[in-house]
Amino acid sequence: MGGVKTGRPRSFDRDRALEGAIAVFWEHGYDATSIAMLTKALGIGAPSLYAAFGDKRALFLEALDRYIRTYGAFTERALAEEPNAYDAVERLLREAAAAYTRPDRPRGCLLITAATNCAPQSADIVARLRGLRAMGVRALEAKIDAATRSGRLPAHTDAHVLATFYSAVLQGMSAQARDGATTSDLEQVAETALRAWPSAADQRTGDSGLAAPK
Amino acid sequence: MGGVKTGRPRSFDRDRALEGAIAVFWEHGYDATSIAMLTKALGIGAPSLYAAFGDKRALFLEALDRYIRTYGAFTERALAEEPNAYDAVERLLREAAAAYTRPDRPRGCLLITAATNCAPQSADIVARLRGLRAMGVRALEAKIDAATRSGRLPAHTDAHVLATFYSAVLQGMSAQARDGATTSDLEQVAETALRAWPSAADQRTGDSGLAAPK
DNA sequence: CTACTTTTGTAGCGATCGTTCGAGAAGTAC
DNA sequence: GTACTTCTCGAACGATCGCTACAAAAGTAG
Repeated sequence: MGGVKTGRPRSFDRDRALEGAIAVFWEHGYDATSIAMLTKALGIGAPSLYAAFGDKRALFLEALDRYIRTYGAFTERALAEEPNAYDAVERLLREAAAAYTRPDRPRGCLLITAATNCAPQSADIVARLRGLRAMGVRALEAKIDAATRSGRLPAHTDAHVLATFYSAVLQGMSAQARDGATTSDLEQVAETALRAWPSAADQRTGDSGLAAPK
Repeated sequence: MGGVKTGRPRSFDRDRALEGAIAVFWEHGYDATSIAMLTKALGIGAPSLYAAFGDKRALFLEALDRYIRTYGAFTERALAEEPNAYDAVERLLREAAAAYTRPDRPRGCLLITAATNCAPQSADIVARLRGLRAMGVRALEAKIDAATRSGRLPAHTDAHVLATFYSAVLQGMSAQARDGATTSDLEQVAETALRAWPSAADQRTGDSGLAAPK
C-alpha cells in the first residue's frame, strides 16, 4: 500500500475544486446548479469532475459535508463551547449574522437554502438537508433543556418551542441576508430575537393567548 | 366591442388552471417547475397553456399576482385593518402560522420560497420577488413608525430593525413550515417572537451590546 | 351549408440537462 | 527505451428543457 500513485497526475487541486463547488451550490442551490456552471467555475472539464467526485449528487453531498465542517461549524461550536445556553444562542446568532453576510462568500446558509426549490427527482437531497436541519433544532433543544433542568431557565420553559423559534430566526436571517440585509441589520435582528429569551421575571399569568402590551 | 367571442371555445377553466399553476409553483418554485409538470397537473396540453398564459415566465408572474391577492392577502389586511401596530403584527404572525401549514395547500409562502434556487437566467424573477418582499418590510416598518410617532411605542424604537426582525420571523416560519412544523409549532414561534416587542418597561440601559440575563 | 376564428393534440424544434466514450497526453515502474 | 496507469479533452449520448408549427377539431357568423 505505497503512497505513490501511478498514472497521469490530476491537473487541479481537488480541495480547491471542492471549495469552488461549495461556492456555486451555495449561491444557486442544488437543482439550479448545472454541470456546465461547475466545470466553468472550477476550470476543469466534465470528465475530470466526474472522475474526481462521481456524479453531481455525490459532489453536492461531499460539498455539503465540507461546508458543515467548515463554514457552518460555528453553530456546533457555539453550542459545544458555551456552557450557558443563553450565551450559546447569543453567540450562535451573532456569528450567524457575520457568517451570512460575508462579502467574500455567498449570502445566507447553504444548509438552509440550497434545496428549497427542487424537482421531484431531487427529493432525496431535500430530505437529507431537512434531516440535517432537524438535527440542528434537536441539538439546540437539548442545550435549552439542559439549562432548564439545571435551573438556569424557568422550570416552565418549553425547550422545543424555544429551539424552533431560534431555528426559525436563523432561517429568517439567512433569507434576509439573501435579500440584501447588512451585517448590522442581522446583528440587530439577533439582538431583538434575544429579547424573547425567557427569564424568571417574565412569566406570563395566563397561558391561553399572546401577551398583549398596549 | 361585443362580448361574444368566435372561434373554438377553450376546453378548460382558465382560473382553475391558474390555481393549479399556483399550487405547482408554490410547491416546487419557479425554476424547478417544468412545463411538463404544469401541463400534467392542469390536464391541458402545452399549446393550450402557451395560448392562455404566454410563456412560463408570464404564467408565473400571473400566478404570483393572484397568489398575493388571495393566499397572501392576509398580510396586507393585518396591517390595514388593525389600528394598533402590535395587534397588526400579532395577527400577521398568527394568520401566517395557519396559512403556512394548511393541509390543503403547499407549505410555507410562495413569495418567500419560490425563487430561492434559481439559474442566472431567472435572475429577473428573483429580483421581482425580492422587491415584493422588500415592499412588505417597508409596509411593516411604516406601520411601526406610525405607532412610534403616535406614542404607542417607545420613542427610541427602531422601526427598521423591528420590521426586519418580524420579516425574518415570517421567513423563518415559512421555512419551518416546509420543514414539517405544525400549526401549533408556528403559533408558539409567533408567540415567542412577540415577546421581543418593545415596551416602555424594557428599555435597555446601555446600547452597546446584547441584553444578557444570566 | 360555407366562411372564419380560435383551440386542440401531435409531433418536433433547437438548446441544455447530466453523463460517458474514446483517443491522446502525462505521469510512474521497470 | 517499453509497459502500464490515470487523467484530460473533444465529442456525443439519450433525456429533458421551454416552446412552437401544423393540421384537425369545434365553435360562431352569415
